[in-house]
Amino acid sequence: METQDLRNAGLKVTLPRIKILEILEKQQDDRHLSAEKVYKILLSEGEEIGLATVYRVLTQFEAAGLVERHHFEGGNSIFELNKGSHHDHLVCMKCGRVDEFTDEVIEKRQREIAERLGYSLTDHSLYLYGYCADCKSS
Amino acid sequence: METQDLRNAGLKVTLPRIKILEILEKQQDDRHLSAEKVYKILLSEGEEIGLATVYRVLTQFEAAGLVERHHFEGGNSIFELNKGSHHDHLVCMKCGRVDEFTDEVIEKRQREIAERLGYSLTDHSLYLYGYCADCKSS
DNA sequence: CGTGCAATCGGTACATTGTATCGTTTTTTG
DNA sequence: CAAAAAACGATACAATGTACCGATTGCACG
Repeated sequence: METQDLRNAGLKVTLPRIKILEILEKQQDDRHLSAEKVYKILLSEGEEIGLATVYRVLTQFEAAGLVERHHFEGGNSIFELNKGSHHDHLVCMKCGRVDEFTDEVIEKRQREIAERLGYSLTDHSLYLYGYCADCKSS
Repeated sequence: METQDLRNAGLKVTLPRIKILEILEKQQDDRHLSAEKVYKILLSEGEEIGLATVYRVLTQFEAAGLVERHHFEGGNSIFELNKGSHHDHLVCMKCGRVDEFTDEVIEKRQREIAERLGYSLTDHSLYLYGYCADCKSS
């Protein structure tokens, strides 16, 4: 139940938050949505929710750890429901498809590099850009 | 000589392009500049060059392969004179300091992952975010 | 060296993405 | 169920970058 998810995250239960969380959970094929996209889906479902609220709610979700915010090429932010496990992204430059992967070797090297240069690591982003199997051939 | 660099890149030699290239080459400590920053340096040197021109020239430089454009967290673009060799970035979230590194192990894993998922890789970006040695303690 | 044309420039209006404000509405709490 | 606190929606605003346009400049050619 979304209601409980929201309470657990320390957020009050309101209609916009429930609706937005539902939309994020409903995505099967591509779980990576822009705020604008979420807003359009809300409109298409007949919900009267402002764009400002979408941004606010997504930012709150991010702070609460429910979603992750990514900065793909092109500048605009993309939100993704947090599945718990960390992962990085492979993005197809042609069709926009996004695949996910994790690699413990890379994770480990990153930590070592940060330590060697005296940094305490808080976050990282790794994006691989290319052409997916389908787009490669065509 | 900057003049020759511009010609080699297939660009006409104009005062703004020479000045901007000079500024990029002059950076010793932090070679990562925003368009806004370049513009401010130009102003401080008494040059009458418009912000629009700075953006245009930097975009042309990117297309010509003279500079690389990065999208750090926060959304705005950062430009860096291309040294030829590939490298990734460590960014301090507090003071904005940027360190560079390369790691062949990570590079290799990336290629393997892309291949395993059927992608042909064209590009990648790896950013580590954290607090540098100076900001960590304070 | 002029000179003419194409490329480029500078200023500014505009586009896009996201944030702050504020009066109104909804949720929670007692 | 009522009052207080939080959240909402609309919109104005901020930040970053792009498009347009008349004025200027670089460069090829004589």
